[in-house]
Amino acid sequence: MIDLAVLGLLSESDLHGYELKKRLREIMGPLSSVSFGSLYPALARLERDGLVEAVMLDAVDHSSPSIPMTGSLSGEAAAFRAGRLRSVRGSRNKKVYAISPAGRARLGELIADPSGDERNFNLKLAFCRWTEPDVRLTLLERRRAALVDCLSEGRRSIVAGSERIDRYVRSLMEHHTESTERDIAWIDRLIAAERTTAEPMAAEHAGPPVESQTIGGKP
Amino acid sequence: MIDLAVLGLLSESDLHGYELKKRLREIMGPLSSVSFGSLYPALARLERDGLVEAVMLDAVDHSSPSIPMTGSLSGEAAAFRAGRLRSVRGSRNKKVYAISPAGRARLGELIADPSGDERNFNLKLAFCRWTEPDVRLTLLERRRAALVDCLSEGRRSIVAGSERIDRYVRSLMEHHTESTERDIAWIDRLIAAERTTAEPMAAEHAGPPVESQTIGGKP
DNA sequence: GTCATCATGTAAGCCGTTACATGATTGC
DNA sequence: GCAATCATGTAACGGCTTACATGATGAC
Repeated sequence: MIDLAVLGLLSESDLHGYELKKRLREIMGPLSSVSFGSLYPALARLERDGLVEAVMLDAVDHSSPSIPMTGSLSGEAAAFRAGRLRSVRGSRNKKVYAISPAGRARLGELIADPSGDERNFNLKLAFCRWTEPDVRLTLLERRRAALVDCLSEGRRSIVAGSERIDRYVRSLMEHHTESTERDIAWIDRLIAAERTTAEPMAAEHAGPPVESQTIGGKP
Repeated sequence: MIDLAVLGLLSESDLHGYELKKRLREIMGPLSSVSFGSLYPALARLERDGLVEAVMLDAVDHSSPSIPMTGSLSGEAAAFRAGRLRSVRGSRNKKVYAISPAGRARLGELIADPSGDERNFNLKLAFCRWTEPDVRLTLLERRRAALVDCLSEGRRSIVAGSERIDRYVRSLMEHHTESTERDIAWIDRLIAAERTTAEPMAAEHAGPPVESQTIGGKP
């Protein structure tokens, strides 16, 4: 999960740990954000595995400002090498990470991997622009199916426990049901957008669209 | 968290582990439910701490069908002792748990405790009928405040990252914002219901209602 | 000069999951 | 008799949080 988040953010720009954490809060919300205690070890592990590369920025000899280097660094690190950015705020002792080709491949795997959906869907969606269109569609449809399941199970629970449940539980369940319906509608909009964006030629080997399966208004 | 769920469910009726797990799925949804691997140890711990009491039902000598016993057991166990329920489905080797007075007190503490809101709000709400009305109101208002925070932080993120974020992240953030607005409206309905239910006399020492703080339609 | 923020890490421990092990009961 | 479900547990392991430890920089 943390790998997904880190690789996804580094796909867009090179970042150091502290900034990474701020971005993490932005996209994951204050709740369910990660702490430094897990972020830094994760970065170390990703570096060890060759999925990210780190450049230490400290009191640098910024001689030769235009080295091509390995070519995999861009964004902040490149800007730094180019001579800009040094005064932005204490550019000492910051370890700027960049995603490697292997890291990009891993990100693709993580987004395509169906296990750990549910928990990580939001993150996968946030970074799905780095995957192929068909992976995106699959992700969205898998999510839709899960939500439909969740919805019907929720309704079943309300019926099954109708005598037992008090007004608080009832309100909770009803609210949850409505939220899930809205989530499904949202996913449907994303799916529709995805289909119109994709080249129409690819439509034939994508199979017929899922049965429209009305999710219904308030019962 | 698991303590909260277990004590809450046992407040309503005596249950054995397996049934407890099913109820857990009902109220917490299929996602974020607990597994046997954590449920059974938790039950053992709660029993050790005197928060629940267990009655083993196995191939029983059900002599003397009307013992008063300790008096703390009710529901399924009582029904069993009364001679009903034995044929409902293999009543052998089931360990039926009942909440103790200490357990009820602990449940009250867990619901009132502000830490671990966010993660456990739904569970707290589900079982808040076992607490005092003022605890319920405090819980709801704490939640409302958290959601308002979340909302404003979300909006700030959208503005702050407006250039950086792609359409997937944008859609995610907008959907999240809308969901949060709906959550707040829902909480407001619960708060309103709570206030009208509470005896009007108590209104004076509850302080003035929170500033109405419009959460706004689509910006 | 001191405080808030930026910045990076380590260590202990909680909480929960997965996988394993076992056995009774019911329906076919 | 065999599979599915009911029912209870244990053991290993993983991921993330909390708390701790450290130090630079910038604002006032």
